[in-house]
Amino acid sequence: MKRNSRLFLALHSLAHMAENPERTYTSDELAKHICTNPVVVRRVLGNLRKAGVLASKKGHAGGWRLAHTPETITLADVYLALDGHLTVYSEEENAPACSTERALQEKISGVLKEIEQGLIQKLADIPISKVSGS
Amino acid sequence: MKRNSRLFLALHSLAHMAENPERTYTSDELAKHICTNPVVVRRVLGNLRKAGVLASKKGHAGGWRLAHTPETITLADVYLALDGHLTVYSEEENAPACSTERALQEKISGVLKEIEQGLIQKLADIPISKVSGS
DNA sequence: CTCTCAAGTAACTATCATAGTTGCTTGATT
DNA sequence: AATCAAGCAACTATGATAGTTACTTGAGAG
Repeated sequence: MKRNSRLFLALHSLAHMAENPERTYTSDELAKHICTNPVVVRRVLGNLRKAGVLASKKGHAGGWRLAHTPETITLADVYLALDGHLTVYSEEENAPACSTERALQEKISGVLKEIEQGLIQKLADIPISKVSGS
Repeated sequence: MKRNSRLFLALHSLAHMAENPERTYTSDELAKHICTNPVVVRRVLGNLRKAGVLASKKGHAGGWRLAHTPETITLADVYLALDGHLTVYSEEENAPACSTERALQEKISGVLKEIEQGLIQKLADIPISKVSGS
């Protein structure tokens, strides 16, 4: 794989599952497609499970599948599940010297957060079917 | 400072300069505001210089200043100067097994690029004065 | 009931991006 | 000539994360 490719791994997995929502996919199977390790797959997809996007089942005939229909899953769900904050707001860190510096930092953080919110809204309009074969 | 804070450092510096576009700011001065090292400041701002956003001058009374008026500099300029690609498109890496896998990867990359383009367009509407005091 | 399969998890290593640092060179002003 | 500040190269330290191993948990198949 490559660095910081959790988003890629997630989208890749979801794309496969969206093409065949009935059957289950094992982490081993998915790992081979993405050329990585089953544990890494489980680690990333675990976040999507917590977010209610995926469901997993142990044991025989176990594996992963979408928690609901592909149309109802958007890239925003994936983005938020991985909480990959592109906007690095420092938050509770090295209190700046003077108060004007503090105000400036908060202003910058505020703008970055606005931008991220806008991005998330856009992602919410893109169903994962957009990245699958369909 | 903190991790991946190049964007933060850049915006912080620009905000200061936007408030006083005439005078020059030394990397030493900026570094103190941001609680970091002058060399780090020069390293980051160097990208902005290459992008034509900032101008620097050596020697006595040297330092940094905006290359043009604050209103004409947008967050898109900063983002592109730092080329911080949030969207991780693997590109020329581990050729996937079968061609359907390759097609899928390209589809995902394509969608991510679209998203980034949309983001950049949005950033282009935000002048740096938005993050400065004004 | 036992076997097998697959997720869940913990712990560790390896890799890599990058912030930080030192020391030097280049160039401009006084 | 002296001083100041950017430019730059080389190195270290840190931290995030992909990869790996080994184990536990739980669910069906026989």
